[in-house]
Amino acid sequence: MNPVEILQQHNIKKTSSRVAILQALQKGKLPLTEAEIKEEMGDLYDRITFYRNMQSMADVGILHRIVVDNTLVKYALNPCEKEHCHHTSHAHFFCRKCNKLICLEEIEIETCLPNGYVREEVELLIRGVCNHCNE
Amino acid sequence: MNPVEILQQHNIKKTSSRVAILQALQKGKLPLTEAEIKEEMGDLYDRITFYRNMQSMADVGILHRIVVDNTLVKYALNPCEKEHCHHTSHAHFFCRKCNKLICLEEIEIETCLPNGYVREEVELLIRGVCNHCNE
DNA sequence: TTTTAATTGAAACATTGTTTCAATTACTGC
DNA sequence: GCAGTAATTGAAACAATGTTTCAATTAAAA
Repeated sequence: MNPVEILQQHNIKKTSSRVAILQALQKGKLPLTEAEIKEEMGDLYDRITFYRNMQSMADVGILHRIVVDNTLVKYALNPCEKEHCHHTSHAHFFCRKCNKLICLEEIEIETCLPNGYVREEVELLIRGVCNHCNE
Repeated sequence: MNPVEILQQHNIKKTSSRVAILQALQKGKLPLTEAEIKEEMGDLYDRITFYRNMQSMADVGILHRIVVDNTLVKYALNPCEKEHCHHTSHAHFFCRKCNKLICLEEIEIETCLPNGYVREEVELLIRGVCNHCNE
């Protein structure tokens, strides 16, 4: 689905800045950092607008933030095509050698919580070395 | 075990700043933020020293950082008494109402990774509402 | 085309974390 | 207890990340 359609489907305005962000993410395939997206956006990048757009697009479920580390944030498109399909669990693998992050497909995460605790969202981050870096 | 013993056991120098940090964490029971630890430390707190101590104490395995969110970091004492016992998996529950974080005891996390990927560490964060906030 | 509400970009600010370097402190052996 | 050594501290300056306010602009609906 192209960026314009994605924005329309989620009922938020189609602006050049948002379209450029989505194009960068689609082109990159993997989750990207702000710096990587900026690189792709060229002139269309503005720092303040960027943060606001990432916020608004995350709010409507177009993408999500992955905090690998408090100084390393990546952004990933949500795979789900359906409107209002908010994922409640995310699993990712982070390679400490090449710093690439990959989304793992729907791992079922069993969690046993103390009484009275209500689970709403789950984030799983596996750190290690990916197949390319693991000679 | 008291702060001084912890430092000695891990072979790093016993300084008033480190002792105060460990006291604050022991007193707090739950993982704390920098602000909460600072509050407890009073005059002994210095921002730069704090970051360095958290780094060095994490390096030797006394405590670990939990990044709840790119603007919310908590620090937790490692439960393990044995020297060089580095945990490779952590599971936590974060309550979005009271912002408290609890460490979940050794949940076994099964992960199925693509071929060639090597898992080194796992972090699991469950978000939701705790029993106190869930009227 | 006009109206309206959302979005943008500038400026200024707040928070979080790091680096360098000289001064100080903690531990070792005596 | 005392001297020597290495780790640690705190100051200053910096860098990165994220937010707020506000007027100007733009997208979408009537």
